Amino acid sequence: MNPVSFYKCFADDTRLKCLLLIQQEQELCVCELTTALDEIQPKISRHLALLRKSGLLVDRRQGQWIFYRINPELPTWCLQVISTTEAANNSFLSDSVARLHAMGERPERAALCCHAVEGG
Amino acid sequence: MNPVSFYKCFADDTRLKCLLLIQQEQELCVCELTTALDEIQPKISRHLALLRKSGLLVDRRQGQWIFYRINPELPTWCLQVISTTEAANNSFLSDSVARLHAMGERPERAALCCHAVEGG
DNA sequence: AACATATATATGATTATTCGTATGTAAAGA
DNA sequence: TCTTTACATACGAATAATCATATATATGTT
Repeated sequence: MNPVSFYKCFADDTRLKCLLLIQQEQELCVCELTTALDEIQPKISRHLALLRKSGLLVDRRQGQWIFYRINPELPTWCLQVISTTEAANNSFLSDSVARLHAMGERPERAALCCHAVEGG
Repeated sequence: MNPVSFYKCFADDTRLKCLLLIQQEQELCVCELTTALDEIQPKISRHLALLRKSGLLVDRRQGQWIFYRINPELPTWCLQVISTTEAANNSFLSDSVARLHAMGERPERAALCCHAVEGG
C-alpha cells in the first residue's frame, strides 16, 4: 500500500467520515451513510468508489443494498492507523453518528460470519 | 487537531517524505531535506511551512540553518500515526535516506537536550 | 560594506480534486 | 411488464493544490 495514496483517502471530510463510521459500525450501506452525513447519494457513492478502488474498503451486495466494510486484508499498519484515528476522533463523528442512530428503517443485514444471505 | 487538516499534510509525496524523514532523523534542516528528496529549495520550504502552520512541525534557528522537528505537543494519536507510518514504510523513504547519508558536510547541530546553542 | 549561503514567500500558470446534475443499471415489488 | 428503490458513473463547471520562477530576509564571512 503506497502511503500517499492511502492518506489521500483520509484528506477529505466526506471520505474520512465514511471510513471512520464504517470502522465504528463494522458495515454500512450507501443510504445509511447518505443519511448519517446528510449528503446527496452520488457524492457518497463517488467517495466510496474511490475508497474501494484504493483498497481501503470492500463491498458486498445484499438484495438492493450494497454494504461497505474495511478491507480486512489491509496491511497491519493501515488497520492500526484507521483504528487509532477512529478511537481518538469522536467529536468529528458525533453529528453523523447521531443522525445514523436517529434513522428509522435501517436495512437489516445478514450476518457476516456465515453465508445466510438469501437475497433480502 | 482536526483529522482532515492533519491528513492533508500526509497526502503529498514531498510532505510525507519530509515528515517521515524528520521522524526518523529527529531533526533536519532545509538543505538536508532538499538533498535527501532531490527537490529545489522553495518546494521543500513551501511544504515545510505548511507542515509548521498545520502544527505538525516546529522549527528552531541555529546560525544560518533552520531545523525542523516533529511538534512534541501533538496529540498522542497524531504522534502514534506518524510513528506507525514511519516504521512501516522503509521502502518509501529508502532513496531519500540513501541521498541524505551520502551527503557530505551536513551542518552540525547543537544538542536539543540542553541550551548549548551559541550561534553555530 | 560587499558578498555568499540558507531559507522564506509572493505570483501567476498549471494540474488535480471536488462538485452537482443527469443518467444508467440492478433488484424488488405490484 | 411497469414502477420504485438503491446505487453507480459520466460530464462539464468550479475550486483547490501544486508548481517553477523570481525575489526578499537573515546570517555569516571577508
